[in-house]
Amino acid sequence: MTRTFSAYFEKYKPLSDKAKQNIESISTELILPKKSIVLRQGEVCRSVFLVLKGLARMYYFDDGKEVTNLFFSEGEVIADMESIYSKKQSQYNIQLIENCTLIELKYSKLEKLYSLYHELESVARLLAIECYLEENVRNRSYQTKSAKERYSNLLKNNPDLINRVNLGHVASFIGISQVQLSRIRLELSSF
Amino acid sequence: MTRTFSAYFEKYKPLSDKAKQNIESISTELILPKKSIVLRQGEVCRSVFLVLKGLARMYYFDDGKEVTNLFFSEGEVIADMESIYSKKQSQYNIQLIENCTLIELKYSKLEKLYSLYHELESVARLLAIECYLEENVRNRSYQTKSAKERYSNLLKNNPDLINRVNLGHVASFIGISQVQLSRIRLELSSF
DNA sequence: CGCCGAGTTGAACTGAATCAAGAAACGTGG
DNA sequence: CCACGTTTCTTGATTCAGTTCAACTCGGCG
Repeated sequence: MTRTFSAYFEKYKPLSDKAKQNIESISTELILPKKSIVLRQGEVCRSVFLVLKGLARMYYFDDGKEVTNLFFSEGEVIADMESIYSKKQSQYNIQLIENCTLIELKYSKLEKLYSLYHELESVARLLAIECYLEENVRNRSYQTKSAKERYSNLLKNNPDLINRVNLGHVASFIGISQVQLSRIRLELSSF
Repeated sequence: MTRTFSAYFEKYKPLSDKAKQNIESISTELILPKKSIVLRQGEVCRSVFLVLKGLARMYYFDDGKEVTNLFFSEGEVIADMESIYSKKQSQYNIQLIENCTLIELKYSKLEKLYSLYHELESVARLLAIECYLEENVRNRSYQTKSAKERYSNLLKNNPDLINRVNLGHVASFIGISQVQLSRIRLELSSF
């Protein structure tokens, strides 16, 4: 399991010892209870958080309803890339679904390291590409798959998520109503 | 309009003269007739192409049917990022919809420049983020918008596309049937 | 002239949303 | 540890959006 940002980054490319030391020196661990809001709509996202333990979700409001955009579980990094990148107010809320242990990195500090350590910027590029590809897969599934297929895929790729998150969040995540997801789940379980 | 890769990259960050020279020295212009295939499913994507003139589409087959994933018009860069990044066989075809003038850059050469010029790698990071954000917007529109709204948005953001591309391609791009798009278009035009 | 691909239109059908009501699970305070 | 209120989940009935299939129109082209 990924316990530090250095380790997280090094999954993509080795970093110099200096870079790693520098990253660790600006990391701070924090423990937060479930329901904590780590980013509020209207704020600018200024930190990224590596999840050591627990689960979070990012959501927005559409027509008064909460729509979950992303989940963040162990080994993943919580952030609103759009707000971080543009330095504009976030459209999203990020809330912890479970009690969490996180490692916080102030983005302003991380960004400085990008110019200091070329290899770190390189890792950041690869990370962005991976994010892009993931969104891409999701888009393809919207283009061609039914709700049932989208749910099956989620089950396959992320089997534990379903037990940790309530139905409504999963439903909006795959773009269907909670009622419909309940029926789909029934249908899939019945054999 | 963006006429060179240097100019394309410099929209994000200034590059050193050396880097620009180097980029230009590995760029080659090419003129190709409509219907040319610049990437075939099963090949590894080895080049990126800046579109100076014309239009291209990326598509794949789902259940025997063509599904268009992306369009590339003037000032944009044609590539299958997934295949380039993973160096695996592409799942996509990329075909020119119009006669095109392109600038080709062999990715293997470009990649070497990334390590040579830090600022170029930095630009590549920003580019990847922008791609990600774009896909993100698209995903949100699938989560919460009806087919009609998705089409209206496309019209608003890309008004000329509709006149340059046939209905079926646009329909699959926004994830609906061609028949349905025809009806939506009727409905929207009738006032 | 006849063909072909692209677009339109109609009819029947299906997947999914909505509304509403009830059941189950969950959390909190006493 | 129980009782209560709240949230989450299920289920049924109805409506609506979108698909599919098929027939037809239209414009361009060999």
